[in-house]
Amino acid sequence: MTAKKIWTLKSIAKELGVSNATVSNAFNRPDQLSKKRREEILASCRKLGYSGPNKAAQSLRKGQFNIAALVLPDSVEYMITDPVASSFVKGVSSVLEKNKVNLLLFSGVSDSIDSVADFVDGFICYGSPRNSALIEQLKLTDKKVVTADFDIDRKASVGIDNQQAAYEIAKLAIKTKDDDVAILGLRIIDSQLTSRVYDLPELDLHASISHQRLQGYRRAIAELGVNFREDRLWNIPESNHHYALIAAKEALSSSPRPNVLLCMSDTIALAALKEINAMGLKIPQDIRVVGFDGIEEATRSTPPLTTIHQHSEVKGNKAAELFISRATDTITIPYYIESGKSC
Amino acid sequence: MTAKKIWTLKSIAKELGVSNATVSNAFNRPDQLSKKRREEILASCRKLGYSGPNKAAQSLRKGQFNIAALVLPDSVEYMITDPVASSFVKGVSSVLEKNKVNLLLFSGVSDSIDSVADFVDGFICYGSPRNSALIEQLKLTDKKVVTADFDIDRKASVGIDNQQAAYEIAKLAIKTKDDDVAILGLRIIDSQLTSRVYDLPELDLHASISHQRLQGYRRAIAELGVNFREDRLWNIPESNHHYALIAAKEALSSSPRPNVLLCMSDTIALAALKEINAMGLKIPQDIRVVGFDGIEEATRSTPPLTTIHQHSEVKGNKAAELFISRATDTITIPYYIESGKSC
DNA sequence: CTGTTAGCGCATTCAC
DNA sequence: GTGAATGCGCTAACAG
Repeated sequence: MTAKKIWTLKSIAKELGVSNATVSNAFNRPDQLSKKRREEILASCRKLGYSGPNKAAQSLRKGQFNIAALVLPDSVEYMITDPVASSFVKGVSSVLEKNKVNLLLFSGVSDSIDSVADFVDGFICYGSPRNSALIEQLKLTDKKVVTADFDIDRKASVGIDNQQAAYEIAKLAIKTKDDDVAILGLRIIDSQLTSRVYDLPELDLHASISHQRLQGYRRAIAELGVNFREDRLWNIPESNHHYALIAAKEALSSSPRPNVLLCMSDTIALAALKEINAMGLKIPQDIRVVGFDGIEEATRSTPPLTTIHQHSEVKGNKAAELFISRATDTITIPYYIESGKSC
Repeated sequence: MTAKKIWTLKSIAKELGVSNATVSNAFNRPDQLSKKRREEILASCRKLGYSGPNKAAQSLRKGQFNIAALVLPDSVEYMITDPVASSFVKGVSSVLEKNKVNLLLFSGVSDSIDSVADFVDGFICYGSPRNSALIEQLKLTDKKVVTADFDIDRKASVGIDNQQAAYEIAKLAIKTKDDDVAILGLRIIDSQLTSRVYDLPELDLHASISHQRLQGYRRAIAELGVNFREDRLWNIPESNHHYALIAAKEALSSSPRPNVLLCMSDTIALAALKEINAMGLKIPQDIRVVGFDGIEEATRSTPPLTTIHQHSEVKGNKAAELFISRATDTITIPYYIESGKSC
């Protein structure tokens, strides 16, 4: 058994008795040599087992890598099981795949984008990364940057009108001014704990989608003349069943029991539904619940969830298209209300 | 506003009045120079905005990239929303992140691994890629290869004993020899259609986890003396709700109606549950259903699903550990039966 | 259409 | 500790 020969552009050129420029052109610039010559060379290369110019060297030379880093809000492991994030990734990947750009998953808790900045063409940033230092770095980098569900000055971005959507769904959920409303919020404050929020900090967080949604809820509450008790706002650190269930139990066992639950994600709302069902309460007679996102599981729950459907996959598509086209537009994506049976 | 200076090792060395070897050593080989000198240099670099040697050039030089390609069974967009695959990715990413290795998502329908082979350290392959040409290429590559849920000769791999697991859950689901069993199979044949399977091809597919599970079911069926009708096997091309529902409807409307459904994934089983509930049948009195995988949603269904819990995330951990350690072991991961209420 | 050459940015070796 | 030299594998410009 002989060791497999590892060819390089230079060695294969010598083997074929042509100049290395010719081999390079055969692979990269068809117009630079006759069709016949090119076919011959490519055929010989294939026969010898040379699959083309080394991609790493090519990238170093050209400064183009065909890799997009997808910056997730949190560590990869926390995000990948979130159906909303998954849909977004799906949308991104489908467009990137078509354009032969590879997808690198990048954690939002990384120290610095420097660890990858030298070998990616740019960043697609889904939500505000937990490590806010990354945001500053993204502002400064010369690489392409596209953001989704948040903004960086003068960079391309996609998103929905969170405030308006939250407003609309709240108007649907709240029926009278005597309703007792509780809000199960997502990443309202920078805390890893599930807890009530008594004081909202006046941070940059104002730009976050959670705060926009909160403003939307508040607008509806004010407009309907409901008396919203400020101790009726919960913070849930991650959109997962575990944390959501804790908050839901706390809210549902508070007294008097709220009869309207505004949830900032479907995952949260589904946890609430489960708890409400377990308590033997009737939805929507005893208590009304609305979600946000429009994940698939929400159409299969009992009862099906009334929620904002926000086309996460399309959002991903658009983000990737902006990335590919190097445009710097701000795209607002439409949403619709998924009318379930939960309110 | 002045353009930001882009430093290179060489230019920064000149600026600092030291040799470029010294700068390189300051970043990469602390033992090669005094601590004091090193700190000085690093501090100056930080001040000037040089964040260290260019990663792309470093990689080309060293032949090490700190990127692992995760080869998915199908296109990225099809897989990312599958909760089982997501858990696996989660497990992989958590270990890679700790080792500062980046994760590149690679489609199982790509033409060739050549498009990335030159700039990754190797491949973690989750399930058999739809494009089987990739398997041949993976056999030949000099890069690291770890497989999960299938085998490539003499490469590292992780998985569970699918046959035994399927056998055990089938034994649980089938109560008497007069039971009428239907199997909702996953990727049993190479077809994009949801349909009955009348003839099983004798392909390499024998090595696939689906065929191992099928053998496990068959062993239980034979042992219990059940008369299994060969037209009671369905193929579902992807583990998603849509396809699964089609198969479930077909199976449940066949006559006589089966009273035991062996499902090769939880997603399939959940679709079946939904249909059964919609038909007004009682589980497990009228019909018993078992799944496979142990996804979280299966614990929240009505009724909770009886299934094989297979620690997908741990599987991902192990795969990544094999990758990092360059070991070539075959690891078999334990599973357990999640006793729900569906059988 | 072909061959030569100078880098892309770096790591490593070797003599000093 | 230094500085020069070589090469990782390739592309693009240029002269022929």
